[in-house]
Amino acid sequence: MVRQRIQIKKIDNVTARQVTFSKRRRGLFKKAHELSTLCDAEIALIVFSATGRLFEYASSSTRQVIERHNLQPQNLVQLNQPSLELQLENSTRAMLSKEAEERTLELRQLRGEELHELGFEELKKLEKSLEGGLSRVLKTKDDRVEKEIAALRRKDARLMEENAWLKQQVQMQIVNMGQPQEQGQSSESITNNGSTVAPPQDYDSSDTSLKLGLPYQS
Amino acid sequence: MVRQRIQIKKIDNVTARQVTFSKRRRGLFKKAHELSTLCDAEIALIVFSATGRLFEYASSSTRQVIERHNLQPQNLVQLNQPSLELQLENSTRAMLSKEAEERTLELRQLRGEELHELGFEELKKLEKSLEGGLSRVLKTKDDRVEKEIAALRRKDARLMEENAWLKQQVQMQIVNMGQPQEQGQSSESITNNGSTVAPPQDYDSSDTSLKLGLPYQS
DNA sequence: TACTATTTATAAGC
DNA sequence: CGCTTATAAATAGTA
Repeated sequence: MVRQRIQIKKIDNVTARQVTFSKRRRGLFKKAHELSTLCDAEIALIVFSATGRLFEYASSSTRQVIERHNLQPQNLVQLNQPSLELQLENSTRAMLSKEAEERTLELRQLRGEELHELGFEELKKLEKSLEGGLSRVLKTKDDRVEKEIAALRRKDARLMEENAWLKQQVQMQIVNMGQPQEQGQSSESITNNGSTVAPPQDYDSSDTSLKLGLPYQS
Repeated sequence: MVRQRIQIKKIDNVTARQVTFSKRRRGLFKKAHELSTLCDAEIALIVFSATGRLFEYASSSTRQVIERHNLQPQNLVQLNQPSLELQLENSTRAMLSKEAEERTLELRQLRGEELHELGFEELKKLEKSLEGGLSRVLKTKDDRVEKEIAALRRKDARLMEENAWLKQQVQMQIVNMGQPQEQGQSSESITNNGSTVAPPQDYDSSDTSLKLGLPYQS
């Protein structure tokens, strides 16, 4: 539903954006398919997510539709004499280089390095972006720390319990030693003695080792 | 649909088919545009009607999206293995595209968007980088503000000075008016009168107008 | 084209 | 991811 009308502008919240992307992408593909079926149209739909993942739909095949698209007069690549592929390669490479350059500049600006040509409004935007990124990074870091601490606390509690139990066992052992062992009972089986304490759980069945920043933890 | 549900199969009636094609095509393009805007996706949509007419939508440009589509590993045109140059081009392109991808990820992480696979140490590094960038951006912004304020103050001071001088002139004029002008002295030359105050400088020889973020100030 | 009666799509919440 | 629900948007049939 739409519990509420939304504005058609970039969704800020990352999670919400991904969810919306999935839903609307499916809806869009469905509509494309319906149009091609109902009206006998040939359709290709190419979608790159913000993360760079490719999704595509084609009534026949994407390649085929692209070929047909290339045949259109206005798209007729006026490439003839010089190796057609080479020209394509060149333009592709140029595009990639340009993209890479733009991203490099963006990165440098986010690092505060290439600010001289920015206007005040752009600086404010940069600042906001950095603050947003920083707060999300901090939150992620904090979440991770809290999770690890909680895990350590749990392990700690279990160890203390085990410890207490072991102490008790040792106590009992000492008491037993006071009188001679009558049946050559092995020390291993002593934990099955008349103790009223339950045996310890398997402490290491869940992995509670410190995961913080150890690059290749299991 | 609507007055009645319809089946998703080719519409027999030609007129109805054309009408539906128009309506649904518009709807589809709108949805494609919304998806690209909302979710920051790059989209190309190519539609050939049953009559062979081409309709297309692209968030950037169809050509660009097709190029990007061609870059996808699975679509890497395995055009003839010959041509040594082409192979070189391919590897170059692969490198460039890998670089671009890495930078994209870096950018997204700086925006706090793709943090899940980062370790604690990497998060700390990111945080530091963001703090550094933020502080530099803030400093740049502050510097600019201070500079502008200083410029305004200077201009302000000069204006006050001019103001005072003008007031003085007016005073003198009033005084002069008290007695008849003896030599038909023009009002223009009055500033060369016996005043002890220096004439004002040309205030606008240096541009001290507010530059802060006003996109198109004169 | 314009108008609705309906069907679909989907935002928000779990 | 998938389900639910209430509401916005798309649209089939009609004029």
